[in-house]
Amino acid sequence: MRIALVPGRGPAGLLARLRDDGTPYGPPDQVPDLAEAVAAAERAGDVRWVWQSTQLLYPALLKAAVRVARCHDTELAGSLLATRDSPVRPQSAFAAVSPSAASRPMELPFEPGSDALADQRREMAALIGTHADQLRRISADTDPARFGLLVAAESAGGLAAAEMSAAGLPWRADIHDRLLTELLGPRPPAAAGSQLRPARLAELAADISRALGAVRPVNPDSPAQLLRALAASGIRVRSTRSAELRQVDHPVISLLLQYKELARLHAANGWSWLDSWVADGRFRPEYVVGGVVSGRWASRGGGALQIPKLLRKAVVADPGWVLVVADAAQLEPRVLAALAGDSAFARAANADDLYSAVAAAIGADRAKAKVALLSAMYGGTGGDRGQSLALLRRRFPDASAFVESAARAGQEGRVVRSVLGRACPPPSAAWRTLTSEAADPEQQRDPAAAAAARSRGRFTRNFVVQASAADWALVLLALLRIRLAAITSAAAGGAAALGGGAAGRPQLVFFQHDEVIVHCPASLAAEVAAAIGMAATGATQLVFGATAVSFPMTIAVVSCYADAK
DNA sequence: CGGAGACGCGCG
DNA sequence: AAAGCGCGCGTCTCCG
Repeated sequence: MRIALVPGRGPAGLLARLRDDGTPYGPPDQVPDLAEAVAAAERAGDVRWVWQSTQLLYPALLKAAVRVARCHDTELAGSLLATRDSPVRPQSAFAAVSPSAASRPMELPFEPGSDALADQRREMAALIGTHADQLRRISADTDPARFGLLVAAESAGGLAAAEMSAAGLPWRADIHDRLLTELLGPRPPAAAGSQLRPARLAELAADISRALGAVRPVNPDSPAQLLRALAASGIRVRSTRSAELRQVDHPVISLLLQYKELARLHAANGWSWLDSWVADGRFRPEYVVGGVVSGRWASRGGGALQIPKLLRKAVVADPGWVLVVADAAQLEPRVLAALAGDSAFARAANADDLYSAVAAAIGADRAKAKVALLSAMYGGTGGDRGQSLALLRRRFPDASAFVESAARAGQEGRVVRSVLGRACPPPSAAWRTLTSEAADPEQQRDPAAAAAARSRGRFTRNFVVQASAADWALVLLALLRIRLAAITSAAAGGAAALGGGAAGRPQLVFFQHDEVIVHCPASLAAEVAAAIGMAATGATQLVFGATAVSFPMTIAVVSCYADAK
């Protein structure tokens, strides 16, 4: 059963029950308390809520302790459809499919004097129209079942993201502060201004200036200044990147590398980060579902997906609780094996360590095999990896052909799609102009055009793998959410006994591309770990069908995130 | 003064 | 050890 939902003023709102094709059974019902009505419908049975934006609507429901099982988010679905249907080559014989009027975002014209209820009714009509149109466009896909799964999983991801933001990642500010103090020195007084360097950084900066024999203090935070000072000491580097500095033999280098590492910690995850992002023992980032073109999530504020490994020491479960940390081992090469249906590669992928198996197959050491494999997926060239790449091509012809074909499509300006049908963006007008000139024999050697074509080839080559891995991880997350909710109800008696509504409930608290963290009472850890395993199996089945490739999860039950690995 | 872009580096 | 792909974000620097 689908129910369309439009919020009103205050707690009220409109609900409209929909048929399977998205048409309403009748005029919408006005309900005085939306959260209550949603909770009642969830209790009564299987509902898929149809609404414009989980990100806007769901946090208020969560605040009222109302969770929903499923939804169709028309913004997320619309964005998937818009990319799929974007015209690729207007000059081609194929007519570009343009999104129909009904699928445009709902922006209602301002009408002076219109009352709130009339606005809501218009909004409901637009929502119902958009949704029905999206259902039609999904069913018109070349693979409606898979694309429909993607839309459902994306919507489920929206729910999971809101729930994770609400729950928050357990974060011990005291541990974080102690780490900072150990590494940087005491926190500089706020009154002195935020420009003041912590003691350890100030020492290092002074040591650096001295080691460079500089007359005036060198600011290591300024690449231009540092580059000049290095040149004055006879150190010739093109940039001040750590990687490049490491090649240089000079006493200043180790000081600079230490400075950079600590300065980065201070700037990105120092005391001001702690003040801004951690409250009540929780780090609550905002996830942006589908924020990356490949379908990976992005985050807004707090750099949630770039937390340095060092700070995992501050992520500690509540007393009596544990963190179940799970990550998909070597996900992307396994995804490639499944995508390409490469039986030799699938055999390698069934080993515990895929890279060792690949190394054995091509007669190289593990490190070389890993580099060659990453190069094949990322489009790396040059260096001494040509030989290993050639061996890969011979041993795993189907997997090689798969990524090569994706790269060719990209270079030719075509669009590629993930296993569930997420489309990559079409080339920009500027790219088409540039590369079509290159097709002209006169201009064929235009290096900029050739570089642009190769660059897009690398992008699409990687897209098919990264986006399909994101599909798999998203489906896993969607399945895990549902399974965790079942554990919740089973444990509800115990939770009620403790007198807390959510007291004993396992909570998804982190998701980072191929890794999830569940925070749960220690007694439920085994059940949660089993749920993760089943979600992974289910995701493999739904996304890849009957594949020979296995997708093992590494699962650790720990009280501190730093102990998982 | 704020915006834009380069740089650099954290994560997968 | 780094590179080939994808991001967010802080600092510096230039520009209007």
